[in-house]
Amino acid sequence: MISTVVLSEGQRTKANEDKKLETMRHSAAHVMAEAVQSLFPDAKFGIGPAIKNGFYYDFELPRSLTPDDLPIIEAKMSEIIASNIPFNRQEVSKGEARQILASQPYKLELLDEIPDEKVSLYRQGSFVDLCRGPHLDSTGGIEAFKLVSIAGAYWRGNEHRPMMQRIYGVAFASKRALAEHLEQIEEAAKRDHRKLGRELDLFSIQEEAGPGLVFWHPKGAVIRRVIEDFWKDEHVRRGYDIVYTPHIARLDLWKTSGHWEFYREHLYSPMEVEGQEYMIKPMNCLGHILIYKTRRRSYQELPLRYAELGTVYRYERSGVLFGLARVRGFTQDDAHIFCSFEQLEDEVAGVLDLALFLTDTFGFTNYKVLLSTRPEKYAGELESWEKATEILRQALARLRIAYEVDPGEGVFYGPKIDIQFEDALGRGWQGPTIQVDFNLPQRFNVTYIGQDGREHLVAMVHRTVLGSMERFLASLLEHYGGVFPVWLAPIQVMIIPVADRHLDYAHHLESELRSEGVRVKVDGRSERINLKIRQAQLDKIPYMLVVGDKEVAASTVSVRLRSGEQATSQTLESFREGIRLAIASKSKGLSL
RNA sequence: GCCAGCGUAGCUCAGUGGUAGAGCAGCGGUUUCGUAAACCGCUGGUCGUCGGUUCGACUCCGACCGCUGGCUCCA
Repeated sequence: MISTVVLSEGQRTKANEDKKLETMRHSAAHVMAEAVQSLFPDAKFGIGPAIKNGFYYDFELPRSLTPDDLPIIEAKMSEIIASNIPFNRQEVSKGEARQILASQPYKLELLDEIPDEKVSLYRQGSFVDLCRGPHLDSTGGIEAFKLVSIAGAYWRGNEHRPMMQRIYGVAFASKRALAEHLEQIEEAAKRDHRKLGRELDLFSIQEEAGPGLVFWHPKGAVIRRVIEDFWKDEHVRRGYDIVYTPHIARLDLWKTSGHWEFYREHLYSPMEVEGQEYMIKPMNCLGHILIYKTRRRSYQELPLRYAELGTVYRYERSGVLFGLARVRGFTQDDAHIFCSFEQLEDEVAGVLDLALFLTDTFGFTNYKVLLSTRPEKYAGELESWEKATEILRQALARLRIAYEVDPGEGVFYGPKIDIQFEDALGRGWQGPTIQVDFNLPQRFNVTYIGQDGREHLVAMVHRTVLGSMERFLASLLEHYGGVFPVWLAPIQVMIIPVADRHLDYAHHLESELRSEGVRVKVDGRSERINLKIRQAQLDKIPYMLVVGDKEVAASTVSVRLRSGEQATSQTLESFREGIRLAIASKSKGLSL
């Protein structure tokens, strides 16, 4: 989409600064390359672009780098920066460039792919690079940088090409900005869902059981149950039917669907049952199709929306597993909508509305909406692809949702809309997804009888509005840093008796609140209240009720909020009503 | 799967070619206490697994398993 954008003065300045920063980061990559070249004269160079917050450069070196190499390279870079060497641009013919870069096979490969006859080289000191530029005037312009990590990276992102060594660095316009960035990273690490999951006793993944398989502990399970209950209610309200389908089914089903053919590498091996091959499901769609197909469907029944919290198992390569965000067994908040082509736009809009409603209710604010279009390998007619993609666009436009187009990233069976959440470190994880499917209705002959009395293929939409329970919990945890709003908190109230003689009263309060559906516990240990309060704080429990002689005498509770806010004295009735409201309204605050 | 790093008590971490330590947690006791850590004591580890080198390995080497950071992948 091309549009003319008029920038304000402020935006222009900002854009200008971003550009400068990017140039500086790119120049830092060249300086790093020079430093590496001085340490490894035989180094072969790949590419070295500026990226978010910094830069990287890919090298082929005679030995593996270790973290100990980074300070050495940094020191060399600092020397180069201190000597303030100019960056010289030089335009040459491709032939000349070939001679100059004769010892650099990767550069020659890049050179071959440049259509122009003239190319530009950049030189600083002893280092020459094929590069479009621009660069700083000289190396002294690099203000603040730090090399942060080493990683393997396939040449040109292709796993069949050699693996190079990539060094990542960060660079900023000032030492202060760099320090702030590094501090931010440290802060983000504290919100890591893997760390919080252990500290708050929400879940575990155990080597004994196998990687990528999640154990939901009682407290994590509470959060999940609350989410699931809310999810079910909201779906029923919006005209979905909740269904359940088996976890294994005959392999033939997945042969018919095409998964066996197209999705093999993610499937677990079939198992044999009485001479028949069965497979554990990687997806829920077939179950829903089978329910749909148990009888003839009339156009009058459509749309049919089958929803299921369906647990699926997919083989993921060991290197890609990541906490709860990328696992081998997970529960999708799945649904499949069977409708006519005419109903498609309304249905997609309905799903978008639901997805954004949930996203908003859970408090997410930073997410990205992506429209993925037709990939190179695709099923179905070109024309239906275009129509469907247009329908997705229309639905997005109708709800005034800003989105980016991700060209060619659609699924082989249809275009899709994805919503991506960011984790604490800014990595994007796909949550909700809405996918139009041209493939399965054909393969399974999923039809309805139209008004014209004829059989028509249904339009099918696969969709999740949270993604999976596992990944969604990960996102929630990082979003809230473990400090869940009251309605989601595993324990909502901790009652803290001052001394043993207040235990009876504490248990009385407990049963009063519990009968109201509040998740409440009494910390009845013979410990000081300082300790109990500290532990309740660390557990991020929203409300602490301290009860001692005064409270027993007056039939009140002393309410302390986890925010550390001053304790207030309230009657039980008033506290109970307050927390009831906070829970029912899914309030993000703690006020009573 | 690939590249690199890491793996010591439930958690956070120290440690050395001569046979393992702290804090927290846990357990026992004392304390009955007013809004973020009372006190005393005790328990706890085949140092990820399996092999090798060595008189001797937690330490050195190799393989495997797992985790972490990336790459690839993610319908």
